Amino acid sequence: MPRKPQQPRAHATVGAIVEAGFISLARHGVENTTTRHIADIAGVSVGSLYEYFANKEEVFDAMHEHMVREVVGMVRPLIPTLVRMDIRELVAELLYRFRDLLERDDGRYLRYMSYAAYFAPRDQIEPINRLLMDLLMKYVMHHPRLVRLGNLPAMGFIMINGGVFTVIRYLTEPNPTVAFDDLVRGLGDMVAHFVDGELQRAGSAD
Amino acid sequence: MPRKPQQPRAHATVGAIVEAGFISLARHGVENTTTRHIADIAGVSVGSLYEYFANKEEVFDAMHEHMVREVVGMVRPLIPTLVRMDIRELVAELLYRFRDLLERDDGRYLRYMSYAAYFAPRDQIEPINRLLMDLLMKYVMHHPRLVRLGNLPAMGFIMINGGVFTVIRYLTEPNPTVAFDDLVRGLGDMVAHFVDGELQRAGSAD
DNA sequence: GGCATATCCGAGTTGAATCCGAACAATTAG
DNA sequence: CTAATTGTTCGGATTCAACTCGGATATGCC
Repeated sequence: MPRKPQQPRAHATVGAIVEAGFISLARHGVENTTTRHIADIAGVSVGSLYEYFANKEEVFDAMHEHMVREVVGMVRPLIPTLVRMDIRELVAELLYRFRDLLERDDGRYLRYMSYAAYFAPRDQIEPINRLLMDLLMKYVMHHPRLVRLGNLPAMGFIMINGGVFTVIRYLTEPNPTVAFDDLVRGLGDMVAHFVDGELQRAGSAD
Repeated sequence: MPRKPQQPRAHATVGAIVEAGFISLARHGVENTTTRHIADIAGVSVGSLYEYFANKEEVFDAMHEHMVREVVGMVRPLIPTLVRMDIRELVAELLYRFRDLLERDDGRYLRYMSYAAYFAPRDQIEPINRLLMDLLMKYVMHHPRLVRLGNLPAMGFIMINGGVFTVIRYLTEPNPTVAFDDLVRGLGDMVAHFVDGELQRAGSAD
């Protein structure tokens, strides 16, 4: 039964362990990330690690939470601005920011992200999905013509998942054959043309 | 150093181990899939497993190869037919077949795929990517108006990765909020509208 | 300072991955 | 057909990483 850190010293230990988790993962990959590695990098003993985490899995969970908080913290304040943008700009802004976040600290988060989908249970990714779905809904509200779009849940699912995974996969590609700019432009065009096409279809169906 | 099976009995053993891998994975998840489990399900001893596979990883590699062969074997013969279809039909046909394959044998392949999609080294997924890129190119050839589309590599990357991951993610969702039919229709619309939009843009730029 | 509590430590235990040498089966030479 | 050789299987022994535990050290409060 892991304990809650109470003194500042203990909080620092927990923080160091989580950070060490990212570092070890980026350095050795998941397979070769042992509790001993993590403890060593964090500068504490294995015993201390198990003082605050029931098992290795929980360290990953904590890393995940950290990452989610980071992403949400980045996107949420942008929402009011994003909502007023042209749809292509929105896609671009979001994707460039997302890339920058993932590539920070030598791709520490990116490396984790490419494993997370497998490790992390659904409900841990959920906050990000909800956030993006929320953004989508707010965007539609601010652009009344979009209210006519049908089946937003399905389209949201496609755009969010398709977008996120495509970018993660692109960034982990060792030597990409296309430029990131082209990818971003492509995704923007995709969404924009979809919207235009659907609106046209809805309009002619009146 | 693992050996190559030579006698039919040994081939059967190897086959049983690979199949047992899928079964164990579907039953217990990756975490709890041990070599002992796999050997037990296959009806052989651990020793035999290590006779043909250097380590557990290699069992997974073999499963991967099996899966890729399965997918390629399904898609390749369809290409001549797909290439003549309307683009929405093509997307639908491909996705329904893909789903059926993944859900065969109680989702044996799906379970593996959701693990492999993130973990498998690039070069192991490559054949599927190449196959789909090939399909895309052939499709463009058969529909000359599409030749005007710009930046096919980037769009191919988006459509292939976005499509595949979206579907895998959808199928592993415990209780999806949208119907698979809607997802398929959405993806079809996405691609179709994109094509129309781009052609329109290219046309007006003449 | 002295007590209570929080934190840290690392050798020891446990179990899964992997190795290995003997037993068993198939194939081949004579 | 028998013996020798080569292929196959087996399961106990070994190794290494996850995790535990009892004691040592640090912190905060009186």
